[in-house]
Amino acid sequence: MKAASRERRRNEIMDIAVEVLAERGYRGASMLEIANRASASKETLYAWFGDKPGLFEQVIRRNARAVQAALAPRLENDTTAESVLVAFGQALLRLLLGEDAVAINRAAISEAASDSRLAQVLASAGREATLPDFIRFLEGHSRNGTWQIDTPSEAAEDFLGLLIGDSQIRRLLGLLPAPGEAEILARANRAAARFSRLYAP
Amino acid sequence: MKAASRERRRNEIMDIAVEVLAERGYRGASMLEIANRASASKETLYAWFGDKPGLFEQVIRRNARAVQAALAPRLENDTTAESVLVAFGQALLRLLLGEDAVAINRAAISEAASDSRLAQVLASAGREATLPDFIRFLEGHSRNGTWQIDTPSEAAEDFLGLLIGDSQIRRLLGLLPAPGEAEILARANRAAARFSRLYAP
DNA sequence: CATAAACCGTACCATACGGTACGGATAAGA
DNA sequence: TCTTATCCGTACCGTATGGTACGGTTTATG
Repeated sequence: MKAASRERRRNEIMDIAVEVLAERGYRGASMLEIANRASASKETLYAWFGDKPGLFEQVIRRNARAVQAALAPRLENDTTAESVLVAFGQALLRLLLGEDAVAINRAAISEAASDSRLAQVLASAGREATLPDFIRFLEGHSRNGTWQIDTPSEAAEDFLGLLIGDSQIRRLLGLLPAPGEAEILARANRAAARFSRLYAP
Repeated sequence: MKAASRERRRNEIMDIAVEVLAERGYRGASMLEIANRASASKETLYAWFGDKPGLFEQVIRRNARAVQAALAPRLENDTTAESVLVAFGQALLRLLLGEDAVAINRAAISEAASDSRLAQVLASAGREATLPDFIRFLEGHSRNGTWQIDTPSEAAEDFLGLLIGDSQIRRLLGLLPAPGEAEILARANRAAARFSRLYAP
């Protein structure tokens, strides 16, 4: 009964770490404030997570697992290729433009100049874990003739570019609010339609 | 003879500010180090730029002017529409993925959580200054039949998405080096080709 | 050449943060 | 109920930063 409780506590603390991160940014998120809000002690934070980068590395890994779990199922082909594309696009936009991902990406970017540790973790647990699945999905539909694709990796980039555009950057800059469900659907639909036109046989 | 000299000195200091920014990130770029490298005194920095955000606000404005000056001429139609698109794309990629812009965008993103002042300046002097020109360019070629475009603003986003993809984010995360001229040309060509296919009459 | 302004180098102050140490409370286990 | 390990709250230390003050020196101006 103890391991489960510790795991819950760990998650509580990481939830609060993301919360503080979103409010104050990476440098501004002090270990003291995280400890206080979590009714934990600094010593516990350091005992469990090593140091400040260590804490946020764990936060990033946990987030990446959630992303992977939300995206992978969307790529299982049970309906139209284009509808899978739309569903995948929606899920990706929801995650990428949501508060947590924005806070995490801001943190990784903030530190990238002097230390790319967080960025490395973000990339290897995020993009590099999901993109191959998506590319395989495109390859499948290239072989079966849905689309005519020469280089699936480039096609994947095209779709992501059409889907996301510069909304992620503007979101990171704090110039856009988190999009509503309607806007997400519209963007995903548009991107899928453009993609289908681009790679029509 | 004094005004010109002061202006040169100002630019020297801002050059060094960008340099330090690129090495240490926004929080890590201390006013002391900037002053020391510039053989200036902290007091002069504060006298000229107000405070730390003020200094980097000036840096951003200067960079935005350079960007605008580099991009606007590309849109003057003297050759093929597609070749203008390629040239514009090349120039944009060079600027957006270059060291200075990366450092500046990182800074604005770092502070966005707690203070969007830098981001506001970056947006209003950057994107909002150049995008309208590009949209007008697309409108012109929509009227004259080169492309069939319903909503020029969306078409502009499509081109930028195809052009940039996720390379800007990966660059900000420190996962990609600055691209060489060959790669820039290739990306611009690809994006222009895709765009032409997408909006062919 | 003399005078005044601008600027450099240094010292200084208050503040905040990361990280460590320690005593007391609390909850699990025998 | 007693014991032991865990965790909370607080205090503490060294360091670094933004911002200000000031004497001395260089540079422009008359």
